Amino acid sequence: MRFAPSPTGKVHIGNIRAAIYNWLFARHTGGKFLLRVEDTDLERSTPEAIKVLFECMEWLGLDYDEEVFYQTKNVNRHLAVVEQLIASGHAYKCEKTSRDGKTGTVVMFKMPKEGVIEYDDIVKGHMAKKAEDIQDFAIVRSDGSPIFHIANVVDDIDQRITHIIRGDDHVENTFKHICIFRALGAPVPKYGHLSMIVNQQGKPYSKRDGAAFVGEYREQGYLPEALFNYLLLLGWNPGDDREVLSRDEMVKLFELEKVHVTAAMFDPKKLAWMNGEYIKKIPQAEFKALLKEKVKVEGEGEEWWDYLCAQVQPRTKFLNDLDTSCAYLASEDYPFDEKAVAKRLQKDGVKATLLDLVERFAKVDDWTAPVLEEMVKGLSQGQGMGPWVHPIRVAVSGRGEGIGLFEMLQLLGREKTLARLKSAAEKYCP
RNA sequence: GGCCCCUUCGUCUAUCGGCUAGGACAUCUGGUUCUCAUCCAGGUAAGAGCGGUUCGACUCCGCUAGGGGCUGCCA
Repeated sequence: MRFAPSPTGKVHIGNIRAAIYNWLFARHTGGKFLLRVEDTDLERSTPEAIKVLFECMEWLGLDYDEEVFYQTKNVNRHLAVVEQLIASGHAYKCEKTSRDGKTGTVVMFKMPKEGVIEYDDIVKGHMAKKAEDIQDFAIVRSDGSPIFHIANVVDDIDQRITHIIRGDDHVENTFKHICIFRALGAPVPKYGHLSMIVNQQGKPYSKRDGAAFVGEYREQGYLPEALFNYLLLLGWNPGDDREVLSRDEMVKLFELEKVHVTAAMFDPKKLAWMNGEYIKKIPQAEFKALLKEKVKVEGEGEEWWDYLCAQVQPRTKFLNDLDTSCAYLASEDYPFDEKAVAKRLQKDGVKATLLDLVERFAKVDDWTAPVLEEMVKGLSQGQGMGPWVHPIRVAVSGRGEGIGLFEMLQLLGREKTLARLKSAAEKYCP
């Protein structure tokens, strides 16, 4: 199998899904998965664009067998094959005027004029088309460069590709390509065409629909495993209720025959959910290292970090949220959310409550979450701790939501808690 | 226009002639003696339409409607 993208500087999610399906099919069947860079568009195929492609592949754990195959290095072969086709009467030179008005000599592939071209698509089933419905098509431009159809087929022959898994937009090309394989006396590979990924409006997913490229998910703090898993589920399932699958399970269970024919709508919410599921799976030590990197707190011991991780990890959906959601831990100059301040602090009586708490908290010897909770519970006299809990939270963290309040206080320690309650009461309360 | 393909809850899907149509995300309700971006319990919600085959059709066939792809000296 092969993944044959043209490097344009970004990798589209629909494209990478094709790579994922190819990769899984190869790993499942024990075949080889090759990477071919279709870099014949010299303007867009820069070294940077190729680098981006490699980075995406690596990020998602899509490793490939054999060396990378660059299409530009095979141009002489493409042209030699074209000569062969002309000699055997399967292609001919012809004067043609292109859409933009250029006139020149191109080489056309001669389609059969009668009969039916058919093949069994691994995902779409039996496909057939009358030869007369397909026009002859160009395979060499007037500047002498080979066109996609011939380059693609010749490279597939040279790389000994047996299964071609690609996007739905290539189904019509398949009938043409089959004819080229036959004209060359080469075995026709098996084909499988993947449906498109569509946006919320049911239209093909384009860059206007927000994140259409793999790199954007990476930047937004998505885990590669989550994106991989989500994209896999968009058009395939193991046949039971399992959704979050390990890489090993995916390889074991994946079957191309079970891939769907219908277009799938991309649902960012489900991806977000899945990302949270994968964040929960991150080994504790690894998550701790990540957290330390994002949230700069000096002088706390491992125990403190472990305790924080236990609170934060299960609530995290995006790694990128970590620095803002934990900002109050890193600095005394933490930001205050306006809405939270208005709702919880700018109310009559709150100032008195907070200052009263400062006095009570000052007397607590054993500064731990359970002790603090007992204390506030005592104050609430069974009426609910809301009137205490909410103002405290906003005062010490600047936010209306976050980890458990008493755990938060324990993490902050007595000194910071008292200072923050006092200063927030002075600064924000009427 | 021509050719090809598709059509189950809002979304991703299960079902391969027996269905009280199942699950997940989202949403709603309740619980978890604080928030929810955790956890638990529950609810709302689907077979595009019309014919045919059949004891029986979401499943098979036909037509209609709707959607998509292709129709380049792009890939």
